[in-house]
Amino acid sequence: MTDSRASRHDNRTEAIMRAALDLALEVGYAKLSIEAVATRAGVGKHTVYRRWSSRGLLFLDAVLSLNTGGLSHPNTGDVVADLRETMTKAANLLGHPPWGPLYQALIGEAQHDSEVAAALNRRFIEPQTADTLARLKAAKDQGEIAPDFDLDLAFDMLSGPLYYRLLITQQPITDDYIDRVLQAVFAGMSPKPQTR
Amino acid sequence: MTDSRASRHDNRTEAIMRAALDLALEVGYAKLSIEAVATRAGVGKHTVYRRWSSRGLLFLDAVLSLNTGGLSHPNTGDVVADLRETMTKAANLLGHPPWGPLYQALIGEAQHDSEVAAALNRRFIEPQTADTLARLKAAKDQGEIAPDFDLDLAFDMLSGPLYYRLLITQQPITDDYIDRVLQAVFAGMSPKPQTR
DNA sequence: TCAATACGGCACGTGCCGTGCCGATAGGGT
DNA sequence: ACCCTATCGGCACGGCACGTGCCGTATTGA
Repeated sequence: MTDSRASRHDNRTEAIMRAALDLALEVGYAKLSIEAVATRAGVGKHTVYRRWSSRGLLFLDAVLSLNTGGLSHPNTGDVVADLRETMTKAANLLGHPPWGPLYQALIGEAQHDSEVAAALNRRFIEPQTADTLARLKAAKDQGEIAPDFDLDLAFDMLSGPLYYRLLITQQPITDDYIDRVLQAVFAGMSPKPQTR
Repeated sequence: MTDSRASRHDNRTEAIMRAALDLALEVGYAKLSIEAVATRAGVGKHTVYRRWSSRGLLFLDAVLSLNTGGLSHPNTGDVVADLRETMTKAANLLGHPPWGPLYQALIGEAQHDSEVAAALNRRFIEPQTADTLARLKAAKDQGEIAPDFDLDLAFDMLSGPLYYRLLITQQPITDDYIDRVLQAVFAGMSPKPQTR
């Protein structure tokens, strides 16, 4: 078989990424050394450097390799419910161990390494954003939301608060919090001053 | 004078922080070494380690020492205008060189070092948040916003999108963007479908 | 004048960096 | 069945920054 060459290559690549993830979870990304990753993976350092030019890019690949299922939006006709489902799923993945700390460290590294920042945007943020915007666009086409609804801004106002909690205050992102954000965006902060 | 001891001490402290900021701007925080900071400040390494237990905490102090004027909210009776002024000022400071990259690196470091994260929250984020919430509370007391307006959520929805742009997409935070965020929070995403 | 404290300079052992070199190994081409 | 070549693991290297000792000095308050 002519793929033996490639599969052999891929086996090492996966072993290295797995070792990187394991070590990152054990000692934290800050103390992660390529030397330790290579040893853990049973591999020479060259084999790592031949594939990744920096620790950050290796870590990016390793973390993104976990995005198995993907986080695409359903379309049940109820845009708020669909968003809630995806946001809840994302928050439970990215806001809790084991992926939470990894994702957090990845964004932290992106603040120091513009190459990582660019790759993270291109390979994860932008596709994810595009999917959400497509769902919002569908809701607008279906008349579920107003024509003058600013979809891009809505996306920022849905994502921003979650990232703020994840990266700054480090408060937990509960289902209730997601509900409140959704309601604020789609119903307003003071929905029709209720008679009480 | 009995303060000679203290002033001498403070002089070195300030020299070290200034050297750290200079070097961070020159080579980037990622390549900032305590060794280089000490040399630049004309100081022994001990003198640095005696004051700060880690590079991150030194950098935190250095960056926060720039917060000279502070960012407190005026109260002109128009809460949206007051928020806009403070947010614009903050965005111009924290979103542009030289403070932008420094602040960004500081938050990045906070993702790797929980001590830095805690100190950043306690010494900058929380006071800043409290000031904004106080301004919002005043607006509620003055009847400018509805009694059922969720102030904490409003703060998150104002701050979140700005941090999202600063840390994730790295898009510029323009005055127009701030206006759109303010309008979305205070008037809703689809304010009373206007007759046009 | 004297004791105490903080200092700058220097050197040390350690850990990891990124890069060479080597001999071994495993596939693919013929 | 053969060799050729790319890739591999292992090892060693120089370099850098870490954090910590030690030493002689300077500044300060008693």
